Amino acid sequence: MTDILIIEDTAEIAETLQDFLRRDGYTCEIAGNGEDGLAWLAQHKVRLVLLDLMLPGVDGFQVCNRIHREMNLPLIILSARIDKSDKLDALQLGADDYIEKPYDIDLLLARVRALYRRHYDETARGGILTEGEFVLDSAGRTVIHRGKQLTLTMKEYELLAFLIENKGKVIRKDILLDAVWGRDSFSEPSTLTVHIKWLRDKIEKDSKNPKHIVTVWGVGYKFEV
Amino acid sequence: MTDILIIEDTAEIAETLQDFLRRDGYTCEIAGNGEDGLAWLAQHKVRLVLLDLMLPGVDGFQVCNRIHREMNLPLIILSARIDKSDKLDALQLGADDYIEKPYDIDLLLARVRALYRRHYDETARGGILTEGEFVLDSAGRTVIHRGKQLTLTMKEYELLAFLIENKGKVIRKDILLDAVWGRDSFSEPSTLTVHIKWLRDKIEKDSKNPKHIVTVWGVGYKFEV
DNA sequence: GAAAAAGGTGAAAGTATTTTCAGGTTTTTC
DNA sequence: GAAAAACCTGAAAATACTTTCACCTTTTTC
Repeated sequence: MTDILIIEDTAEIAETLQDFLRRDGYTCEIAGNGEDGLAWLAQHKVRLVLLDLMLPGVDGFQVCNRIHREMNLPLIILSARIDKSDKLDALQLGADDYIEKPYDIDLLLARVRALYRRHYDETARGGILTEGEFVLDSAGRTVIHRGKQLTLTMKEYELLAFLIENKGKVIRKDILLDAVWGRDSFSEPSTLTVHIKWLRDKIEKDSKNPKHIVTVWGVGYKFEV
Repeated sequence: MTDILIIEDTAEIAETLQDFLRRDGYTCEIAGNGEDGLAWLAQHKVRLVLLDLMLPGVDGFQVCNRIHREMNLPLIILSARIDKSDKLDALQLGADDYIEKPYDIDLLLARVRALYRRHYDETARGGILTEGEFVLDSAGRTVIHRGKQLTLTMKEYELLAFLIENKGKVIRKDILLDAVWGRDSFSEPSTLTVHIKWLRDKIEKDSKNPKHIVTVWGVGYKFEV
């Protein structure tokens, strides 16, 4: 059983990725092209795939589609292509997430953790994410906190969900903006600050002394149970 | 392999349920109490559980919790209890949905289909639901239709998702109101009509002649691919 | 085929959400 | 411990979403 298979032709990039993923606690294998990747998948159990779309040989989209149809694995696409329709194609062919190159390694790690958790964490299923005193229900954009139901707005919900999916890890502010507002939004950093405030007002007992959404000076925020 | 296990002490109710579920194409077993239910689950493969909270013997919440923790099965709670905190408890203990008695059988069938599909349909995973030319991404409340990305509002998204999860079946208007707006909202029927219109304006090529969201006179609407 | 019922449309009013900004506070740096 | 940087707060403006309503069109009923 390998946690993550990286399908990427540039050895240097693949090895850097492998290095960071291992430091984050995942076991990791590399396949240098689509054929090797599919071959490895046919013979070994793997839990999540990182796939570079621009591969020599077999078309990346085809690999994506086969991984989805034949193994139904959580799959993140990495790609330098700027064409926006590629993202849509990738999602349609079975990818769960799409990260544009050049990507920030912290962003990638945060996304991997979020996707991994959504699939394998026993506390997360059917759109319901449980963490400590929190139960997030994505269907109704509600949070149950200590038996009390709160209604969050869309942005608040996504912010909280992303922080919880990366609980215990500090998430940089630009990565949060990226994850919740999208890479090409031009939101002010203050927008994030304000939403963090709304969230704290809703979920912290004493929002002046937050226990869950903790500020990490100069970096970003961290969720603690 | 049984599709659905009904854990319900009133034989009459259980049999009626079984009857309707079978007509809807699911194989179905009945357990008359929590112990029997857990025993059956320990020995047979089951894909979804319908559980009455008010059982003789073992507490319904405990059964709920064990089914979640030990088998991690999709689980719908049926209950006559009106206490709102019960719903929250049930979700926290691992239920995926909660239906209040007295329930409408069509509502129940629609919810079962939606939950079943979310878990087992190969075209639905990781918050991404694929159906024909449609790719719904619940994370961003977006729909990709013929390669074009549309942004839906929350109500539009939920309406479309529920219709697609029940594709091919006519869904009554009151059940749609129930599913999207909640049982105890007092929305006018016209609210639904208007949202159907917004949706059609977004996803239909010719919204005067809808091909996907079809009106079924006197009943409700049906999604067709 | 007229009347009744059901559904569709467009606009307006009411809410809610999101963003921005100015000024305040806390933390870090030197 | 003063200055700078980072962060927080509250209010206002802008935007988006939801609901309702009056009137119109289509379908069904008799």
